[in-house]
Amino acid sequence: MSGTNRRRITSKELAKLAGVSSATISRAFSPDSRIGSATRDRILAVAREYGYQPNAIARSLNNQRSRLVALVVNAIGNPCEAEEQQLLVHRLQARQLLPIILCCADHSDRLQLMRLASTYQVDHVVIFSDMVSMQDAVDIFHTTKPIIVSFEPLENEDVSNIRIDGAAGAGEIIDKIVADGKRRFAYLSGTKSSWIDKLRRKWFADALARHGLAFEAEAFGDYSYDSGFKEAVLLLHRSKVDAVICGNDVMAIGARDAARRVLGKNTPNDIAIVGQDGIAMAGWDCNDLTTLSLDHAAFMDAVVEVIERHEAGDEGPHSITLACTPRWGSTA
Amino acid sequence: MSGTNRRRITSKELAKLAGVSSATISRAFSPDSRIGSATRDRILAVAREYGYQPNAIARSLNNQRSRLVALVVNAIGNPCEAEEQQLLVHRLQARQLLPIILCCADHSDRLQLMRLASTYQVDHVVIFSDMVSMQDAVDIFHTTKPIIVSFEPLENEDVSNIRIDGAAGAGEIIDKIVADGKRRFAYLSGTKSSWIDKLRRKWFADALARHGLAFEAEAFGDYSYDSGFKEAVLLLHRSKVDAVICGNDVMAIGARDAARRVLGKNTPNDIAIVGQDGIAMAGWDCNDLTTLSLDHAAFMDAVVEVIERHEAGDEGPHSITLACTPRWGSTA
DNA sequence: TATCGTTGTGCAAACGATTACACAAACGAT
DNA sequence: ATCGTTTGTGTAATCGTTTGCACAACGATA
Repeated sequence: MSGTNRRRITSKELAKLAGVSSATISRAFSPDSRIGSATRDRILAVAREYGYQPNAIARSLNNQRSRLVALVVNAIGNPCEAEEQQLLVHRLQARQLLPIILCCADHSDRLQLMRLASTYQVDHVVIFSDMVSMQDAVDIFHTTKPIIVSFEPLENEDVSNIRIDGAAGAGEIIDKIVADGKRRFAYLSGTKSSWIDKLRRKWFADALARHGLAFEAEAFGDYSYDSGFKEAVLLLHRSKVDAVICGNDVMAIGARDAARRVLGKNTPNDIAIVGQDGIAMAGWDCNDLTTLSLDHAAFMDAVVEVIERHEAGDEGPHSITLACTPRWGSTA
Repeated sequence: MSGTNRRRITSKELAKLAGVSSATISRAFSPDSRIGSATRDRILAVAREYGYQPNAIARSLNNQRSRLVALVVNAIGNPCEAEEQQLLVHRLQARQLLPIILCCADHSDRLQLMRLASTYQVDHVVIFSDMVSMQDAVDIFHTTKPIIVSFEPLENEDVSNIRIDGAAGAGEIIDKIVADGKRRFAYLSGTKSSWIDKLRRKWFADALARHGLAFEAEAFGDYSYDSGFKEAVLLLHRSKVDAVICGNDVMAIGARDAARRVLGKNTPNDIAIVGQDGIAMAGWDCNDLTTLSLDHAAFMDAVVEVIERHEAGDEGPHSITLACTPRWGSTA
């Protein structure tokens, strides 16, 4: 209520005002500590009056616990990541944990950024980016066991992680497309050097192999609509494929647009197009994408579960695997 | 390099290892402080060897500057906000400022969350949500002058802010639609109680008034695709409008889909549909939306400029206004 | 009434940095 | 050789909490 008071009042000052010691102030704000309930009520009243709140920085220094969580991500603007991050941020906040977002395109900047965040003594680190090697993560956050949310093969078995298995779902999708008469498949990758992308491709390649088929063409984009569009144009000009599996939903939408607009081919009759992620947009009427979809809420529940186990002192490593399921749309 | 060492080494310990005092350690890490360059080099070498980095929490406590920035947003998942946040996060990180995201749907939770963040002594607060009253922001962050990025009329003149003016752009868009022969307009609001939404509506209403026209119908959604779709269906069933101005791009896409799918009306001949924001998706071939667009990069540049002035000690208040310009698509 | 928990509070030492002040050494100028 | 200045380093206080320890007051028990 102090309006535009510049400086924040400290526990020592509040102690003087309430006629107690600063230790007692502290106890008034700690749920289970020996303090008379009358004293606590009085202190809380005075605190409210003067707008006092314990300084979390000082508290963190003393406690050795900051209640900060670093989230290392590739991009916020990408819908899939944005949807997941939104879910995770809500779950963290409900637990009084504050998320610090580390978002960086460039590799060396990213490491710098991770080092910076590690100096803030974050309690947890969640790494969504497979652009970060596990070893770097462990080195930089050596006091905080990170949680890796990605698909890199674990060369370091001491790190908690959450993985996704889309083999079965990819199989279902390929079965249907083959049943629909398509035989000539292309894979439109999200990135050239990503483990996630290689793994996702393998799910589909294995499914194709069971039909005695293989990818006839490949292209690489960057998970963006524009790259999906552009690479699809090139791809469809140079090879006569009738089915394109894309690295994510946004690229699939780009590829669908390219096929329709530039090549005059419509889904699913002329060409089948498949996305991956299962973002909300995939279900919009204008897209209605067939996609290998992940339950993002369950995914983030898993992340939080690992965090809670770490908080409880059980540092694992914990490993959770979630399955992807097809979302059937009109593009394949 | 210490691998999986549990505890982090402190400056005092490093001091012992390097044969200096902890004050000297501190000086080695402060760019312009009196220290022999030989000593500094030696300390930095030893520090690297033992993986020492100054503890930012302790540093913040002493400095009274945390280099944390609170970002209060409505949603991360919404593409417009996600795109802006991405740009802002990059700009902050380039200045060694770490963003803490506060994202909350519920109002009382949001205030709680802001109070929590304020205990972390954030250096700056950027409020993107017009669901937060300016007075609440000022009360909660009374030691940190917040920056309001929204459109609420400023009853408190002491707050820096960035505003958007779309009056001219809305005029251009309305002029064109009227020139195309449309006369019956509807406004599909983003939210019922939002200042931003009222202001945006006014830009278009004023432009219509100059043609002697007014909105014939109104509906309220929640900025989501689904609400755009659903409200458009209801709206177009109960009134024969031939142009719909939407609160944002995502709703416009929903309305366009509804018109096409449910009513069988196509843009722009049967009906004109206009969005607002100018998100990347508006430019995708499948959407190609006519929209009142904002230069998000310039917008975030403005935010950062105000932050830099605050950092330089000039707390203003500063006020920057940016104009919106039309993006011409095939929907209107 | 003497004794023994229990309860509530204060004192003071952490937590890990930064920085004003003091001081010694080194240096240049006279 | 002496003085003044600059340079580099250490000492100790500080930032705002939390918490182990000590202790007084209190009611319950024997």
